[in-house]
Amino acid sequence: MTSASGPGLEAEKLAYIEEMGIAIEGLGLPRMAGRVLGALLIADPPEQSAEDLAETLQASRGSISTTTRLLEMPGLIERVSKPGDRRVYYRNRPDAWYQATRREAAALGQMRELADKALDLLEGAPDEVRQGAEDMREFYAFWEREMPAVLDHWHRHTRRRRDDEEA
Amino acid sequence: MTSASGPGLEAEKLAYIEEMGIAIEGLGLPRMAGRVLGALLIADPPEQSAEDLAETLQASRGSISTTTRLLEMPGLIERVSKPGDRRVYYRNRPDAWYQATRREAAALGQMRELADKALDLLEGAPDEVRQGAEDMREFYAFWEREMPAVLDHWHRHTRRRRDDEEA
DNA sequence: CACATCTTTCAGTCTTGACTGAAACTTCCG
DNA sequence: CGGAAGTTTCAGTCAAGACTGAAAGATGTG
Repeated sequence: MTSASGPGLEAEKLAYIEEMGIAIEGLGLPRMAGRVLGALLIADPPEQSAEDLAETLQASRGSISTTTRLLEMPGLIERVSKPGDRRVYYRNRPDAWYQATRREAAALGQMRELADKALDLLEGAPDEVRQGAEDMREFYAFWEREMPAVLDHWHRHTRRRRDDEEA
Repeated sequence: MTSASGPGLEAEKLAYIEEMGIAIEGLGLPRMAGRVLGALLIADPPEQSAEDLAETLQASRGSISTTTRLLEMPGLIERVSKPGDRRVYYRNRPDAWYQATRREAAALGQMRELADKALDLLEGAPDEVRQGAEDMREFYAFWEREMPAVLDHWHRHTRRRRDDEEA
C-alpha cells in the first residue's frame, strides 16, 4: 500500500510544495497556483484528481477549481480522464515552464510601447531630456526581438529530440 | 515660464504615469514605484526632487521616500545633488531597464534549484513519474545560461557604442 | 549652539484579492 | 425521471501590504 490516505505525503514533500508556492507567488501568480504546480511535479502518479489536490494541499474544493482553471488557460497544466471514471485528473504539461517564460516574453511589447509613448510625450524636447526614454526603447526593442528568438531555438531543439526518441 | 507650479503636468503625462504604474505593478513592484519611474522618464528637467515627485504624483512624502529607496537599491534610479542646494534629486539611470531584466535573470537559479530538489524527492521513482521534473530542470538549466549571455552581449554592445560617442 | 530645511521612520488605515464553504449546476447511471 | 458523484460559482471573511501623516532624525546655516 502506497500510503494513499491522510495527508499522505512526507513532510519533505509538503515543505517542497510550500516552497514552490512562495516561488511562484514571486512571479505574480497566487500562492495556491504554485502549490498545485509543485504538488503535480512531485506527484506519484503524475495524475491527480481535484479531491487528491484538495486533500494534499489542505485547501477547499473551490480554491482547487479556480486554480486549476487558472493554470489550464495558459497551458501550464492539462486535464486527463480515465475510462470508467467520472473524475477529472490534472497533470503538468511537458512544456509548462517554456510556456510560462514565453508568456513573459509576450509582455515585452507593452514595455516597448510605453517607451515609444514616452518619446511622443517628449517630442521637441532636448536630447538630454529624451535620453532616458531612448535608452528604454532601445533596450526593449532588442529584448523583445531576442528573447522569443532564443526561446524558439530551445523549443525546436527539444521537439526534434523528443521526436527522435519516439521514432 | 514653464508651468512649474500646481500639478504642473498636462493630463496626458499624468495618464502616462498611471499607465506605467499599472505596468510595473505587473512586474511585482508597488504601483508607486512605477509612477516614480514614469514621472522621471518624462520629466523635464530629468532631475526631480522628492517634493517635486510628491506634488506631481499626489503622494505623501513618506511614500516617496520609501519608493525612491526601493528603486535606488537595485540601481533603477540614482540620487544627484546640486551645489548650494540641500535637497536630493532623483533621476533614472541609463541602464535601468537592463538592470531590472538582469535581476529577473538572477532569479532563474532558484527555479533550477527547485527542479533539482524535485528530482531528489523523486529519487528511485520510475522515469514516467520523474519526467515533469526532468523537463523543468532541462529548461531552466538552458535559460539560466542563455538569458544572462544574451543580456551581456547587449550590454557590451551598448557600452562600446557609448564610449565611441564620447571619444 | 539654535534654528531651519529636508528626509526617514513607523504606527495606523484602507484597499486588494486570495481563500472558504455552501449552494447551484452538470453529468452520468439505474 | 430520480439520485449520486463531481465540479463550478459566488458571497463573505480574512490577511497582506501599500499608503498616509505625524513625529523623530539628519544635515547644513546664521
